[in-house]
Amino acid sequence: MHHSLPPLSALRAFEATARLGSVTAAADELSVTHGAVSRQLKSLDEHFGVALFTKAGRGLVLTHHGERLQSGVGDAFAKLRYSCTLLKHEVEEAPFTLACPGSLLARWLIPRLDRLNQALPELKLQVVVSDSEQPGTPSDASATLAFSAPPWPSDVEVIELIPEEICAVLSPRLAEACDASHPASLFTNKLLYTASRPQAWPQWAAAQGLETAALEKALKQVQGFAHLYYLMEAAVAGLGVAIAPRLLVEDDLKSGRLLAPWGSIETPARLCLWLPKHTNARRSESLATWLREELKG
Amino acid sequence: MHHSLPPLSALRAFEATARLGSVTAAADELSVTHGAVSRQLKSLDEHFGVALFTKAGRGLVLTHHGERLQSGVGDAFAKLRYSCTLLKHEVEEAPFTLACPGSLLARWLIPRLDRLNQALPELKLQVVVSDSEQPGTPSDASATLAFSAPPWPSDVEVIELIPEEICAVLSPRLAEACDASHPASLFTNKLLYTASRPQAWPQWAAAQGLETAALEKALKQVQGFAHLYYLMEAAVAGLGVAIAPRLLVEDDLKSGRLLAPWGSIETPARLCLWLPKHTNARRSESLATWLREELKG
DNA sequence: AGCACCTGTGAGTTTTACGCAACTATTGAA
DNA sequence: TTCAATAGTTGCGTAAAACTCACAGGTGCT
Repeated sequence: MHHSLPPLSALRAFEATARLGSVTAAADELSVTHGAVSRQLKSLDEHFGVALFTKAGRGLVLTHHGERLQSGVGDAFAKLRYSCTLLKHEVEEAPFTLACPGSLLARWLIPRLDRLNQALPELKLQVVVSDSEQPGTPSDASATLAFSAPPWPSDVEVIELIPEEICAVLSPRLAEACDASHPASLFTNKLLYTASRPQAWPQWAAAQGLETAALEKALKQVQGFAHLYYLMEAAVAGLGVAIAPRLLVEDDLKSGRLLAPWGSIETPARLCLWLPKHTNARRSESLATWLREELKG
Repeated sequence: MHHSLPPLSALRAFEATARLGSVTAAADELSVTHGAVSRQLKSLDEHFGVALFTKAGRGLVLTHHGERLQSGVGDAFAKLRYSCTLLKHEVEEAPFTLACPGSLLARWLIPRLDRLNQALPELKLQVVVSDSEQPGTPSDASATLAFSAPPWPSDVEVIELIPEEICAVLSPRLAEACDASHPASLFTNKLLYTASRPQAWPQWAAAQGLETAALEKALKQVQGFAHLYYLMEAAVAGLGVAIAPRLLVEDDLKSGRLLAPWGSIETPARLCLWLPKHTNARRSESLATWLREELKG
């Protein structure tokens, strides 16, 4: 089999010209000048060694050979167009499912979901709760939004959005009894934590320059929660002091339901968008762009 | 319908890679480097926004989307290849019929037909006699070889090969009675002519600087023939003096069967290859090249 | 570990296609 | 007949696409 196909761009020009019956019309469809199409047709004539079109008055008509060629090439291009548009639709019409831990979902994403859908309607976004806080497990989601610290596994692509900031938060009533200039004063309260973030309190204490001993003593009076979401609800309810990602308590701080008297500190973790291999890169990219923009404001 | 096809060269690279299961093999088939194919595949990934291939060990395998695309695109390219090779075969396998007046055919072309067929076997040459000496009538032949003088009609392409030379020829026996230095001496013989070339004798006489009166007198003793071929046979047989294209009597002059004591003169006519519109340009070109080469020697 | 084999990528180069504009040819109307 | 309008062709300079080369990185076999 000698697969010596003619130049494909010439074939495309031929197909369009034959179908539309005019060089100018074909050029219009292909978004080029009629001169460009004319050249392609000439090159095809030379390839086959025969004229495919012949002049008929002001326009062109197919020769015998041209008709024979068009009968097959027209079908082939129709199939090509069909297959490509089909795949494109499959890719673009499929809903984009974004997985997300419950806390992040409830406290940050859901309040912004309406605007996100309006900004990127072509995503047909669907959100699902990812049960584990760590997005390592490959799910059937198109992407996973979560906080996590490097290093990341190599079999997924990770788009970093912003550094994680954490802060110690508590209800205004509890805050009255504390001294904002002395971080250690919060140790008079019960320390709230979640199993998924055992390193949160030591991290915070170290960043504040507190002695390990003071922390260890305080850790005797703690309350654990299964999920970050419950932890924050508990903090709002005044059960104690919690360490929370600043992003998730931003709204509560603004409304005054929570206070963060000792500021916030950056951690090695990042808010990331995890992409399984072979996911739709363009849609993920547009989502990431929107998220970055949203996080900036 | 938005016909936004991806770049066709990228589709071709995809099709070949999917069919052969390897970038390197596809590159080999397409006569490019594997790097070139790799780029094309990447551009296609970006066009659709999804990966079409995924790495599997040392090679690649199609993703789900890739398979869907290949099922249609493979067929489309197969059809494209089929249609193009079909047309090419139609064009190249069809016998090339060369029309030619009987005299030229018998006295010049047929003796060279073997070598011509050996030199250009792909022409699958067939020769036919064109009944009229003038090739003006459009026949179903691929080309017509004949002597003719400009101007030529505009609806056919005419390739000029060599100027026509004519000479007065007669048998050696008749020549004895003539004086080579006095052209008028031939008028003692019977003048042979054909209806298709009524201007031959006046032309010759004028070129030799003979008086019109002498010619007119001689023209009273003439013998006509329907075809140039018979005319020349008659000259060989010693029936009289004939005007013949030098090309057609070359062999007879060499063998001594005919003499041309008064040399030859050029006429406005040319030996031409007439091509109807839309004939196979490449094959006609190769035939013309061979003819020119042959006429030179 | 070493080697053979396969694919991906950055840099520079060649090839191709294109736009522009001028030219030819045909048609239909003034 | 002349004139304007429509269509296709072509020379020339430029812009973009595709390619080669060389190297990097990964995989599987011995």
